[in-house]
Amino acid sequence: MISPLAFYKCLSEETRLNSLLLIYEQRELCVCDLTEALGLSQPKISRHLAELRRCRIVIDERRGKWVYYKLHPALPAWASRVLGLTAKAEAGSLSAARARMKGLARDCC
Amino acid sequence: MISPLAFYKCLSEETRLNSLLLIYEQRELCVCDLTEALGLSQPKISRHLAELRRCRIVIDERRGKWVYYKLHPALPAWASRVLGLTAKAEAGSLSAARARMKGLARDCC
DNA sequence: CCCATATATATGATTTTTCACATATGTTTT
DNA sequence: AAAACATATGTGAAAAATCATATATATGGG
Repeated sequence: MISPLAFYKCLSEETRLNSLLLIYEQRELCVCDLTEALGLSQPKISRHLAELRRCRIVIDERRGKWVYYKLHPALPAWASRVLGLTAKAEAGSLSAARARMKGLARDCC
Repeated sequence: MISPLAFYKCLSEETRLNSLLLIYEQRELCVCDLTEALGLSQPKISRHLAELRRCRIVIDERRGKWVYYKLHPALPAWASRVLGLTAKAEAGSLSAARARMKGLARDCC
């Protein structure tokens, strides 16, 4: 079970925070979705997702070529609520990222 | 107005997180309350409170010898709710600190 | 079916940046 | 002068960025 301190350490980095909020909003996303949406390099996204995995905030699941990330099923309720509040507070700032995702081709990348 | 990222950076350090949760619970505390409660040096507490001040999460108010800290009156609602959720999740871990404060002499330090 | 190649993702290794700490010293109030 | 608090400085360690490379899966040609 993740501690508040460890949870906030994960949220205290821009790439991780934005990735996590997008995953929260969209239920699940693959790495290439996030690189497109945030305009960042693949290794950078991948590294930060690994950190979120290590802290058991997200889980990954390979389906074909792609690896999908979603919130960890055992994420404590308080943590989910924090994400919900934050997503609402950030709704505006993430709209550009969401828009870039809408434009993705059918087959992801 | 503080951004979620800046807010979580402040919460991502143990001394700041614990200080802030105690201030949230007790409405207001002076520096010596916190050094007693958390068992940390005065400069260490003071430095982290300065950071919380800089981010407009708390305000300070001098009353005689003591400087009291409380939540910033303009702290966004989402941030207050995050603190509330966290205080509840951490209720157990902070009981020792609370106990040390109960034992304080009348005149604070 | 097998091999070569392309795509998606992960990770090693290195450099750079950030951040917290301790000690010492400065400031304000009584 | 003493008490309560703030800050400056140097230092060390953790964390992030980056490039290169490794792995896993899919697919097309023979």
